Amino acid sequence: MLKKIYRLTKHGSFGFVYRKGENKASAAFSLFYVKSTSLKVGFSVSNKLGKATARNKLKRRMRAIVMHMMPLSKYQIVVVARTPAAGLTYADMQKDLKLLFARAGILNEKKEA
RNA sequence: CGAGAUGGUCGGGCGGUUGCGUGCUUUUGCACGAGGAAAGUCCGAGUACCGCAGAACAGAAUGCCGGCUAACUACCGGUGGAGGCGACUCCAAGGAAAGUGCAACAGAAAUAAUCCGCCUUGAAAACAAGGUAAGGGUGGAAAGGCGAGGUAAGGGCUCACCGCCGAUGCGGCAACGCGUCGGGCUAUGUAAACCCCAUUCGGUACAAGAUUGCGCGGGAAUAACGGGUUGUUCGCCCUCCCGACAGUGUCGCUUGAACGUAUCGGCAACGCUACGUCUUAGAUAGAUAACCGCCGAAUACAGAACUCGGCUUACAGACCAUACUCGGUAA
RNA sequence: CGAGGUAUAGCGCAGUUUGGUAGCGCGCUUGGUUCGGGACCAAGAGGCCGUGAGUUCGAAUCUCGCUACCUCGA
Repeated sequence: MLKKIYRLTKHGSFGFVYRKGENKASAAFSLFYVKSTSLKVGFSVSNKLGKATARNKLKRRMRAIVMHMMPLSKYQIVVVARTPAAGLTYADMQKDLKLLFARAGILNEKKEA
């Protein structure tokens, strides 16, 4: 689980990333990211994906996956779950998200480090 | 043995590695960390702020009786009605002689009556006048029901039983029940149609609201002194007061009409007393995850957001209780 | 967290106030008209009125509970 300091918390920050950030997407997730002085990750799961229990589970898994990829470049990142994400297994989600982060170039520092 | 009825409980447990939130230590570490519905937001309160001399109208809600409760439309017990062979279950259950509205189609007629029929009279028949609601037919509903007497034919016209209305006796706190006497009986249904009667209700909801600092807006003071900014001047900031609440931080935020056990009172809901429990979730883009082992049927519905009391809805599977009910078989 | 609205034929909507027959436009099918098509004319099909109960003789309509979608306030 990500510590609090690595999380994106303010509503305005989400808006900032949506407006200014670049955008990559797969079938299950969308990724918004913008370069920053510190690493902040936020997660967004819409009401349409299910009831509270399902949404919470999805968020927990997303956080766990990002935590395991942890040494990342300094970006402000928002991960948005799309409708097909509700049906994925943990392993599928992990594969999908890794690919997405690699395409965005955020994983690079891990290879150097 | 099978089929039921009612009430209730659980709804995972143990362990390992890597992680998250809160509290305590402030390095390590230790403790605790979603539900029976946390849900829907349908009722009732606490609490906060606003409003308010007092009262009434309007509007809304409730509606057999008694109890219980902080309060309630909840809950408990009873009465009456409906359903079931039964255990038992269900019921928004006041008033239709205060008034208004509505009752399609069918039917002669729908709150008002003679279409057919029956009977009498005129003149046997056709036909006409009159009597008649027992029979036919329509309808959810047709002027109390049913049987007997009576009658020209009929009709509470008269009588028995049942129902209704009024009076009254007994039992019950009461709803109501069981009787007695009288009236022959005049007015169908609908109030989850308007309405009448009785009772209750000020509004907004913790994103309420409180508050320190920062920030914001306005003003004061100084053109005096000091400090900062630039080499200097001007300007700006540092000072003080007031305001507004949109941002941020803190509080509100978890010990409460609390829960558990036992005695006593009560048919029960519930209450009294005693003992015990409490860091035992208090987050704020919002904490329970990932991987695995064992037990194993562990698979459902589902995630706290100020807090309680209820209601409603969703739900795999497992289990318990009863001098419970019905049927079958055996003794 | 709180407040409201909508659901009727393939599509868009009436009807709900005041309960008894479910209708309009477009589309669809068949026939006519035309040399043929369109337009036009005539006829027809297509609805358990979102869902489950209740009140009533009778419910799309009244009452209550669910479901889905939409809007608004903070």
